[in-house]
Amino acid sequence: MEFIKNPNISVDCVVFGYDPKTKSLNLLLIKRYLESKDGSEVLVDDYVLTGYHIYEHETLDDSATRVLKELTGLTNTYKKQFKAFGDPNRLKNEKDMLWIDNEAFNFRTVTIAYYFLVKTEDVDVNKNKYQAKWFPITDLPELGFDHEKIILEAYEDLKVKCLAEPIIFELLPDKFTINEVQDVYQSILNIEIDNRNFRRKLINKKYIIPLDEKQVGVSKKPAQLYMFSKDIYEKMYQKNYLISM
Amino acid sequence: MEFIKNPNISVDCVVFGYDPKTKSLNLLLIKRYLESKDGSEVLVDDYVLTGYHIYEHETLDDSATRVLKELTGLTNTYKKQFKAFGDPNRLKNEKDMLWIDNEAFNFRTVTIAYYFLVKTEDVDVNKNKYQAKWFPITDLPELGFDHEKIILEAYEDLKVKCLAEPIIFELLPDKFTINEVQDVYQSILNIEIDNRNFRRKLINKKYIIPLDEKQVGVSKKPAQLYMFSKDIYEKMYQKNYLISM
DNA sequence: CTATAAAACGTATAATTGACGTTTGTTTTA
DNA sequence: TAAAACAAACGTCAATTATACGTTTTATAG
Repeated sequence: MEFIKNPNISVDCVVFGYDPKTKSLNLLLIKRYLESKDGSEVLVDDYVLTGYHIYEHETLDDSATRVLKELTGLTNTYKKQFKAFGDPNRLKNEKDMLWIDNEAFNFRTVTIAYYFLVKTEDVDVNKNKYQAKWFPITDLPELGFDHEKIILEAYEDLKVKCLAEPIIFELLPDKFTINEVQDVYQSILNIEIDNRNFRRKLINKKYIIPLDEKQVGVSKKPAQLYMFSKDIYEKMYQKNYLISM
Repeated sequence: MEFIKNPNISVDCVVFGYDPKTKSLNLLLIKRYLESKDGSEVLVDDYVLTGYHIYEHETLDDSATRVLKELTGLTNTYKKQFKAFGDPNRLKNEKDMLWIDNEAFNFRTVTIAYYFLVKTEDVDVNKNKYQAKWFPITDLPELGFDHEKIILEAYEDLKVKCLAEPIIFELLPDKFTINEVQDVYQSILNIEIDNRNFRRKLINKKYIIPLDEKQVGVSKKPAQLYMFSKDIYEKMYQKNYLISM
């Protein structure tokens, strides 16, 4: 048996955003753009994650950060490397074979997959060279390669992670209402939460700071605005492993 | 800028075991064996994780499973891919430069790291071609490459994971006592647990089955033996995401 | 048959959760 | 300008779970 030769290494970025208007967890995807068999570039009728090869002197993390910046302009976002995908057949589904020159299939392609949590409002989807678009996680378009699998694994990881750590605030504006936070949890976890209990629990957290501000431009009683203090969270909750099982 | 050329892809395996006698979480490491500058093989005076290149038609998971089997003979163990390491300088520390031909440094080496939980009793450390040895996680030897970093990240992941899922039983014999389970938690998390509360909590789990057996060969009141039912666990606890934060 | 020590059981209290009713405050509309 | 509408915000109680201990049981060693 032989070792894999000339493998390709890339990063792929699953970008999560939250849209308060539709109350949906969204994914930023781009139109697929491939080299066809005759050497010209073709736009394939499906969507993919943004990803790219890694530069010679670049760390994996830096590479992912760069790809995200090119796509969104953002630099200081929540980022997590969640899994590497490298099955020998991961790019060999029938549909993809039509587009890519078979030569490419002689080389293993391993991708280190990251997910990002961004504030949708911070992203101008038209400010990049891609045809980027937000899609609700509940209504994804046709996806290229094995990117649906990658997305679903990122989503599973996010579900677990957002219950363990207050990363949910990465998806919201700096100032938010309690109900907005509840909506995000409900959208991500696909569950119903009792508002009164949720409210009490969240307000009691030391790291949730009430501001001297209320919502403006709403046609009902305006809600109190809060902010999340990462500082306080990190000082108070520094890893104490307590049994719960 | 150039993309990385001819990268090396491998898997590395962090093997955790638990020793009931010393009540310590252990790691299975091997003596390092390298090609020196003149082409001969040298035994370096430090330890490393077992790892290996990936074969041409092998998935990442299969590759890790193969490496573990070569090392321990075991095939049905708990396995988790927890992180990829691929910094451009990850193999370039001074000590390693002495041993490896500099040529090797022209190529990026990305490793997909897995950790395994095994039952120490099932492993015969001398049944492989390596000089494998168990080390307490609290007293690791000098480690080659960036393997200390890899181990520490695996350990962090294990701590979180063992609180979220009952993977701890992967480290224990099929038949165990309540106190043994407590000892494992204490060793992994480095905490003290109240035995009376822990006992009550664990016994109340539906997936902890009391057996018609007691400890033998102990010079005190022999403890009741229990088993873990993965079946029952999986049937009862299928992912329901409940808010706790 | 008694001392020993771990195993196993028990109890009282505090904290958290879950389910649900009520009040408050702002905007709209009648 | 008062009332209706409605989300925001607060409150209550029972059930569950966590925490902190004290007590009893039981097999073995001497």
